[in-house]
Amino acid sequence: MNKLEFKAFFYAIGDYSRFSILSSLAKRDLNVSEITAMTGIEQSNVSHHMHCLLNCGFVNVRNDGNKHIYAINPEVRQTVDSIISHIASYKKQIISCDIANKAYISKVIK
Amino acid sequence: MNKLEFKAFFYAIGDYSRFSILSSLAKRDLNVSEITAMTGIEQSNVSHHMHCLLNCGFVNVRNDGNKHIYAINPEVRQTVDSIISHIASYKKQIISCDIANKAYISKVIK
DNA sequence: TATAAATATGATTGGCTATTCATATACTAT
DNA sequence: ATAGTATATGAATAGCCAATCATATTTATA
Repeated sequence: MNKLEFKAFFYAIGDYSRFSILSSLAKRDLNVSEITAMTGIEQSNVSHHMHCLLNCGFVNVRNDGNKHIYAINPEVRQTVDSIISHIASYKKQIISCDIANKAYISKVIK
Repeated sequence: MNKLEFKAFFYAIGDYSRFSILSSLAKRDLNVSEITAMTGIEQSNVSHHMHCLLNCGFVNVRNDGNKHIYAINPEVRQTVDSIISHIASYKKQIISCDIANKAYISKVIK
């Protein structure tokens, strides 16, 4: 594995908004409005993320009138599921992990 | 899965330097000098990364004289292996993924 | 054709963090 | 003790990128 592959993979999947979108799409195909409603991410922001996910081949799109319906790539669905279970098994340690959480926690506390 | 867990997980494992260190540790236990030699990452930088990985429970450490020998957490070894194979299967798509690669590629080209 | 609805695009900005540099600490050996 | 080796710590900087805002494009409907 080289740095290029690694960077691209984690860039695409390692963002919480994009991962949330992929998790939603793992359940069923969705158009942009539905993604916006389910994730709470603002419309234009969703579009930016879809552009990225589409460009990376993580999702596919088909048009139904003026709605753009996105579907997750089956391989990616598997990866998403796998990461979810990895995080679940890693959960125990996360409480003690102040470095990784520092930034996020400080935000939440504010 | 919540945002906190996700962020912490990807913070720790989603950095190429830290992932490289974990990959090296997946082969065998290593002290800091050895990690520096194997990865090419500068000593103080390695120390910073080890502090993070240790804090997150991704690695453990034992002392042998003035050498600090780091060992990967078995669960994490499995996660690392799994991610490597996910990236391998994702490799096909990566060529067409200009968004994720833009920053990195533009650096390499310069 | 005018209005509305759905989605995309482009530019900007603020926050996060990996790296670097300088230095400190800890242990070893002579 | 003192010099050398190994590792850690703290502060500062520079680059990256998600989110936002404003606006454009496309399709539907009246």
